Amino acid sequence: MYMTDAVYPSAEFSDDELALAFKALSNPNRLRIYREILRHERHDVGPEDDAGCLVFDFINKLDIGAPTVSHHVKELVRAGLIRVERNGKYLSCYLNAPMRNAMAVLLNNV
Amino acid sequence: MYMTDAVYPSAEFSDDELALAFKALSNPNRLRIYREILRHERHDVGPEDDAGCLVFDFINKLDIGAPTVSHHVKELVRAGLIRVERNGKYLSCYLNAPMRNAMAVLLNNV
DNA sequence: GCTATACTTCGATAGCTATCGAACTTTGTA
DNA sequence: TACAAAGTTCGATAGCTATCGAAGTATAGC
Repeated sequence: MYMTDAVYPSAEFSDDELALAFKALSNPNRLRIYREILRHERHDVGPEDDAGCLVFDFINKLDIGAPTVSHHVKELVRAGLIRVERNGKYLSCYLNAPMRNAMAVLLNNV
Repeated sequence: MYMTDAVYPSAEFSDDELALAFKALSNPNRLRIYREILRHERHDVGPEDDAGCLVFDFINKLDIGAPTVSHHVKELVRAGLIRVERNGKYLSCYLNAPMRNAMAVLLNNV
């Protein structure tokens, strides 16, 4: 479908890569982190005043320790679901759209 | 705390239930089985002549043994992703739409 | 009833993973 | 410089899981 190609840039991922992405969402705490990043992306804040979605907040709001949060964030990065950027003292998380699109396409159709 | 409670839309399934569904797709062979069931559903065959998507085919086409396929199908059922129905000698797999929708909504937005 | 087919169950195992506390590094600030 | 805050790395562990072969069950057809 031509519309699908327009909306979803043709990012091809293998079964193994997609399975890795789904695996990254298979832990409830990691899923919460990812949803929060998604939610943050939607309420698109201007790039100037947007500090991104902070690892700091995950550490303080989830009922797990900092080492575990650090591990989860790295897993999300490794799976290609998000990317991470240092802003001074804090670490910001940003959505990696192609992988999100690939998963959505898989579930929605195509 | 916003990250641990169900403040999100699509409250149809909990974080734990959704994480379980994603976990079910975290194995490449299980992902292949699910994609095949999705694909079968799309080419909507008439309910009369449709035998469904057969476990038999998974056993023959994937490079894993019958016990492992059986295990994978059960995991997909347990995760609420598919349901299963016996048709004489064969076992047919059918998509469970609500869970597919919940995952799609999570990824697409809303 | 007998046989073949289509799974399923069992028991085992190698490998992975979520989590922790302790110790470390990096950055901002006084 | 010194201190605190933010995050990482390390080492350990309990628990899970993908896979197998062997044996068991259910169904169809003869």
